[in-house]
Amino acid sequence: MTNQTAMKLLDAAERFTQTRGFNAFSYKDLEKEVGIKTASIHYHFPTKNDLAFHMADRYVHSFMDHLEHINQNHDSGLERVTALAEAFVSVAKEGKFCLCLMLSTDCRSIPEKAQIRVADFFQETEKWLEQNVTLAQKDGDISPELKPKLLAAQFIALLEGGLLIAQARTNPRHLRTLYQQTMATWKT
Amino acid sequence: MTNQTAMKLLDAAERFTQTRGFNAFSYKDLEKEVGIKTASIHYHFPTKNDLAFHMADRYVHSFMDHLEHINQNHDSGLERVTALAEAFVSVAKEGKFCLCLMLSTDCRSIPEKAQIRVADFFQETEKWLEQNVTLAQKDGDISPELKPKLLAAQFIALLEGGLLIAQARTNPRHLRTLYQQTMATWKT
DNA sequence: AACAGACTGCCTACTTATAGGTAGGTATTA
DNA sequence: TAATACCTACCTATAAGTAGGCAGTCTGTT
Repeated sequence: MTNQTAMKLLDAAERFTQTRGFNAFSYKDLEKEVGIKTASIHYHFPTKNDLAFHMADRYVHSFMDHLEHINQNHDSGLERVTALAEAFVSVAKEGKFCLCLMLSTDCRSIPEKAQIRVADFFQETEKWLEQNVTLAQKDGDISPELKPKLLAAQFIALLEGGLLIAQARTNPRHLRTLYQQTMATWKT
Repeated sequence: MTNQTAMKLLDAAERFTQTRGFNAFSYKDLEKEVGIKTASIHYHFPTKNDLAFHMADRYVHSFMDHLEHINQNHDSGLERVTALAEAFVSVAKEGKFCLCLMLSTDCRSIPEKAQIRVADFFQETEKWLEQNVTLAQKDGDISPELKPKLLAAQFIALLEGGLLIAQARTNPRHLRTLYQQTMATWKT
């Protein structure tokens, strides 16, 4: 999956899914967007299930890469967690949802292989958060009394839930306020 | 909207939306479920947009009634908040999502009237939470140092996000663990 | 009390648009 | 010369929605 056209198709599919949902766009929509006929799209992704899997797979991988990238560009745990939260804020500002949020709600209509990737996403992100909360505690940026595992589980739920509510209210700023005020309570 | 058949249709539509999403069921599905022909369904709800609005409207009203019911059956703020959280756990156990969670993600394909109801849902629930957090602080069940408004915004995001993640992991127990551990940190 | 007509709630039959997907052909490139 | 990446043309299923009919019920008038 390094093909030029296939990538454009995944880009478009991803954007449609993040704005409308997986069941709310068709191959015809991709045709208009990418500029190749629906029959040609089937050449790259024989079924929509194939598309769902490759889209989920690519998204989760690139998200994991992004987490790695954050680690390389920030040394402090608190900065890293903030960078993740800001990634969610960016998504909100673009009028999008997290892809895995969308695929979770569509779990009855996507293949199991894709569902597993979505589950991976939450597990890996939570693990990453836990590690960086622990690091921030070593730095003295987060109270040592708070449990890293719980904080991680709370924060990913806060980000996903906050993103959802921000979009429902068409107020992307809500998410930033929410996460910043939340992180402020973590300090010693 | 007190009609017998219309109520059955809304029940079915609600269940489909909470499990699959609004774009993932058709009037044909309702026909199989309720036992009247699709043409007859159009008699009750001329368009699917009408169905979306009445479904959202009824759900939000009955949810508000449920919050009122909780207030009447529990005197303590902490018990009331717990009762709300348990309502979300029930939804998770049934393999469902919150209807407003689903309609938020489908916001591009539902009428504006329905979107407004969804936004109302989050605002009203947050307001109710804030009131009961304040009450719980008066009872000495929640630390007076925590800000009720922030706690309310955090908790509704936690419930929605936690519900989503619990379903993505097909582990409904995750939500209860999460909210219980979170509430445990509120104590004085 | 009896009847006309309107209303309710359902039906069969249909339309138009779109969905996902297939068959088979063609130009370009390796 | 075979694989790649696209095309036209087509298929079948299903989507939302409409037209018009019909049995049963409710209601106002004589």
